[in-house]
Amino acid sequence: MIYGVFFLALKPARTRIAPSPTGHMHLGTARVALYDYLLAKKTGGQFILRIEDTDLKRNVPGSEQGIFDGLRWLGLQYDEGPDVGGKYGPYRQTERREIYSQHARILVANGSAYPCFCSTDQLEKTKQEQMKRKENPHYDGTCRDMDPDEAARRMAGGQAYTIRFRMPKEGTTIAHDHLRGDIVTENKQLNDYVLLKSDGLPTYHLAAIVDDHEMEITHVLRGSEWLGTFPLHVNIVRAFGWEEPIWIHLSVFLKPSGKGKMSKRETAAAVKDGYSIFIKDLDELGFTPEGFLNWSALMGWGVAEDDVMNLDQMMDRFNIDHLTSSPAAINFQKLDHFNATHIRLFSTEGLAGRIKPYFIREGLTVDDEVLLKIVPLLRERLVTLDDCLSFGSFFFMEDVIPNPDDLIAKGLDAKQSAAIARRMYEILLAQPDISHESCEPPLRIYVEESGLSANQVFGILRVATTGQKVSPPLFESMEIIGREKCLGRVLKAIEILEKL
RNA sequence: GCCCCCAUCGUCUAGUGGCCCAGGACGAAGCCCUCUCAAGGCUUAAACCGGGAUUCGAAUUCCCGUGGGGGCACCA
Repeated sequence: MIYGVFFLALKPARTRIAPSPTGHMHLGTARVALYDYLLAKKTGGQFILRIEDTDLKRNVPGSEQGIFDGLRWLGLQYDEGPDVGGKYGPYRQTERREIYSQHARILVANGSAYPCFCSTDQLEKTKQEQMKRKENPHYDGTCRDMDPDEAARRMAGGQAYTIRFRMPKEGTTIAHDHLRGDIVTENKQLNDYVLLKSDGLPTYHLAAIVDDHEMEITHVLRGSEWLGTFPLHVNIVRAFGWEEPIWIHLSVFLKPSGKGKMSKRETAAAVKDGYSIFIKDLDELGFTPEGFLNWSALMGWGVAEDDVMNLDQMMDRFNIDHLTSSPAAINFQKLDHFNATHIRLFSTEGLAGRIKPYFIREGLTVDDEVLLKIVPLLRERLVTLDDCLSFGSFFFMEDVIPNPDDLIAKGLDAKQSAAIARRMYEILLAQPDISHESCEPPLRIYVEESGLSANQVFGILRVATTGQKVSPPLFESMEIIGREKCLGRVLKAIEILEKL
């Protein structure tokens, strides 16, 4: 038994993320992809991207590219996929038509499926009647027992048809989910679902099952919205006589209030607050792949402690047995926390590289030497990367324009503040350089002598040199700004104060 | 309406019959540190949905409620 578990753990897993290119890639897809990636990499297996584009009407141009880009941005590089190839391709379902119709024919031949000639109008009509009679809407079975010869005749005659799965009418289906155990469903609850549409393309039910088998997927991780058709899928696998993968139905995400799923409105509201569930928005909002991944990993995966992890650490610790099945409310404050925590973990060079684009996007000219010097000052202050702007833009500006009111120290007036500024100017001028080692001690002595608080005195200097009331540590900042600029800015501040 | 899933602090979770008067993290409150803002350190408040049953013993097993979520397409 012990050995069995041991070998099971080592068996390479093949996992896949199978999104439909119908819109922007979002949190839910990213989390499944993460778990897929972790499981595959941990076991030395492969992580695959498959595009499920069989609903031609819903496909959105550009959305497939968004999936490629999103996965790469997250650092979840797939081993096989439409744009990277692989020996189980093609990886786009619309390019696999022939495979599905072949398999549909196999099911028809072995009696597990049958052609259906009912029109959508007819179907809609019976549905309405069933609802009127307060029955559950279901396919009424008109073509289920049609004579095969007649069916063949109609098909030959060019009549449009679909292929439906022949669900057992009696007994129960036991489907096993790794997290939830056996899920028992009475077969009479199940419908004769369409497998192959009249346009010749498969529905999800056929396509996913066939592809997972053909691509030798060992673990199917998907959202719990598939639980309803889970028994169907299990029946299809069995009708083919195939071995089932390990099924894992993950929990769904609830909106922050915990009541229901994220709607369009909440999604838009989140962006207004500086958050998003769309991967494409994350970079602009200042989130890092590390922070985002860590955050999303922990909604649905329980770790006892030490919850800050990078991809490698997640891989070490990941285990499908620790996945949770209850719905999780999205908590953006926690996203902030993980983002800030990972930012603090970045190296100076690493963080410099991450924040530079934000300064540039703002139209600032970035001196790399200065950038490297300010990173240690900014690091523990950033929640999102774009916070570097409010904390560090002034380092790259020729001049700062302080708000005159901000130059006046608390409890004092403009005249008094000007006098203090002048005195500080004299002290700074007398120092050999602008280093914090040279400047801080004499200014501390001055604070002592003046009977004022450090807060009051240094506050004036902060606003004068940085142009803002909140900044990284004053003396270290001044050192980076440089002697000439600092002295000039103090002089200018005195001027402003004296005019008030 | 029918079917399925889920149920521990406000939130994410640990917990697989005694180690639990329930642990961690976010958030909150307080204190310390402090030139602002942070970061950091320390501390506090905060939960086993309800009711039965099994058991010497239940957050953990079973049943019934209740609440929440998902599904009932020629969409995925």
